[in-house]
Amino acid sequence: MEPLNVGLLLFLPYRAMEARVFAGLAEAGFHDVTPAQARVFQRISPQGSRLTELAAQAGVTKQTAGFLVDQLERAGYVERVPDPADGRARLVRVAERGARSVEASRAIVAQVEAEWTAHLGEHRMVELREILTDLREITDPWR
Amino acid sequence: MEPLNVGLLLFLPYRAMEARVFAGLAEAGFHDVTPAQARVFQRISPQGSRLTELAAQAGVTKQTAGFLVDQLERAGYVERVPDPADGRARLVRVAERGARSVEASRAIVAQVEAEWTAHLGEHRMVELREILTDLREITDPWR
DNA sequence: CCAGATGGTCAGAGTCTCTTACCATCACCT
DNA sequence: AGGTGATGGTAAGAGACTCTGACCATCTGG
Repeated sequence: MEPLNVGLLLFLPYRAMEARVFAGLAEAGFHDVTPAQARVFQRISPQGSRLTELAAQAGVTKQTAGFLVDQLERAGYVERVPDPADGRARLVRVAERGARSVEASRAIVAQVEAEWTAHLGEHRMVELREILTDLREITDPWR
Repeated sequence: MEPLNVGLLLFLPYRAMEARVFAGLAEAGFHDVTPAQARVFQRISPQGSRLTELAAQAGVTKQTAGFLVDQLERAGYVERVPDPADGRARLVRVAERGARSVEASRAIVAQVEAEWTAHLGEHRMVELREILTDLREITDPWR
């Protein structure tokens, strides 16, 4: 039995986590959010982010990011406000409903992480996080 | 600075690996393969796999899997043969061009893993693989 | 003030994925 | 044998996601 490549080994738990979060969000009343929207939403900074920032970090074009932010805005998860520092730009900010969904997903993530910790043991879970954080330095173009 | 959730930490290197593999495949002459096709292709077993198996393991419906296998077949990456054990089923097998693309991607994966090992150190790279393999037990429904 | 860079939108197309519905074959039971 | 439900697979249609190309408005630096 050949060992799986690390890419697939990373993907499997990622997908499991994502599935759990979306199932939990739907259960909590957030039925309309999609994975693609969430991948953009997740990267909105507390002060608000520009569309091009979100696009770069989510790894999509600015048109795609705009498309997804439009949907998030219509559904009440985010709002757009003018950027005081640049007349061309607008800042995408988490709106009230978005903040509630963040709370809900935070709880689900904590639950799943607890299950993983129970399986791996405290020590290896910490180690996993450390290694992944370290790996981020060479796999995440945005710091 | 709040720590990123483990889901995102898993996703970042996964995406980086995927991007490298597709860039390398394109460079090696395999321009037409898409990520969605690859996620199905990757799960074809050496003896051939049924469509429903591929669908389940890739986490898509059988219609989607069929759609992707059609494309892979037209492009010469896979072939379908009757399943001798079941008249309803056909086995999807890696065809000659598919085998060559596997070789190409194996080389790219090895290269990326070598870079990760250089960054993390041998020990942590081994550890990462072990932890992820262990985690697979509770995050991969297909063993 | 001008030229190029940057933030963003519009239009159109291609890809991916799902739901619903359906057909053929198989396994099992009587 | 015959029938019933499960399983392998396909068809049609719609929605979601993403891209390329073209464009406009504003900013920045000379």
